[in-house]
Amino acid sequence: MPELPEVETIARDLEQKIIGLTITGVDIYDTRVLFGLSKEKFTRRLRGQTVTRVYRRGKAVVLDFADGTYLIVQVKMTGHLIYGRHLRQTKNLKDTKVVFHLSNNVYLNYNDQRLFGWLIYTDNLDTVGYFKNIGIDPVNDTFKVEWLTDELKKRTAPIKPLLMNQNFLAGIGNIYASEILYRSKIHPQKSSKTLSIDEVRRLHKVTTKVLKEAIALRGTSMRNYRDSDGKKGNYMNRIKVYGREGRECFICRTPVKRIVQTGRSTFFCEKCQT
DNA sequence: ATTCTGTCCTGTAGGC
DNA sequence: TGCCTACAGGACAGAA
Repeated sequence: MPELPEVETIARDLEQKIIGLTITGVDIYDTRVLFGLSKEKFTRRLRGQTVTRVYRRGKAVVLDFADGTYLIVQVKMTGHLIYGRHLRQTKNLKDTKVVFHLSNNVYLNYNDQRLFGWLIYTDNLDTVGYFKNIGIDPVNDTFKVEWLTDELKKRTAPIKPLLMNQNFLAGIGNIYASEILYRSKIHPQKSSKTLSIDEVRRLHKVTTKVLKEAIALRGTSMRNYRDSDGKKGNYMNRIKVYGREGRECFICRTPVKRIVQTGRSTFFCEKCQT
C-alpha cells in the first residue's frame, strides 16, 4: 500500500496527535503482525511508554519512546494506523489487529487486511533488518544528482526495479516508480548505466518533485490507502500512467502499456518514454 | 554484490 | 448467480 508520501503523511499527522501521550494498554487480536515478540511480552513492553517523536524512515513509521526504545510500524501493502475510536469495540472491524489505548482516552488502531505489516519493538534501530542497508531518502538534501549519476553507472538493472530497491533509494514503490519515469520520459526497461546525463538530471529533479507534490497532496489512494483519520489521499487526480493500461497517454494519446518487471506491473507510454 | 523469483495473506474485479 | 484466474502502494529468503 503506502509509499514514501503516504507514510510521511501518516507520520506527520500522528506526530500532531500522539506526542506526549502514554500507552495505557494494548489489545492484540492477531499475533502475526508482532515481529518476534509474544502477545504477553509485546503488551508488557509497550504499556507505560510515552511517545516523544513520530517520523518516517523509508516506508516505516517510527515512534520514539521516552525510555530510549522504539516502535517501528511497517504497514506494507494494507496496514493502516487509525487514530480515534476503538475499532474492534465500536465497529467490530476484523481488519483491526492491534489497538493501543492512549492516555487521553483515544485509541490508535493498527488495521491490516493482508497481514503483511509488522510492528517491531526494539531498543536499537540499527538492529532492524529493514534499516540495516536502507538507501538514501529521495526527499532529503543528501539525494544529489552527482551521487545518482555515479550510482547509476555501477548498476545494470532496469531503471524501474532499481528505483524500487529500498537499499538504493528508500521510499519509492510501484506507483511512484511508474509515475516518475513517465514524467522523466525514460523507458522503464532501460538499463540504469545507459541513462544519459540529461536523463539522470531529469530523473533526479522529477523524483523529488513528484514525491514532494504527493506529500503536499497527502498521498495516493489507489485502493486501500487511508491516513490516520481514515481519509483518502488527493494525488489520485495527478496520476498519469499507473493503472491506466490501454487508456490514452495524456501527451500523445498512444495507449498506455503494462508490462511486468520483477513480478510487479509497470505502466508507461512507449512513445513518450525512450 | 546485484538481481530476480517465490512466498507470506485476504479481498476484489472481471471473464465465462 | 457462481466459479475461476489475475491482481493488489511490500519486502524477505534464497537462488541465479
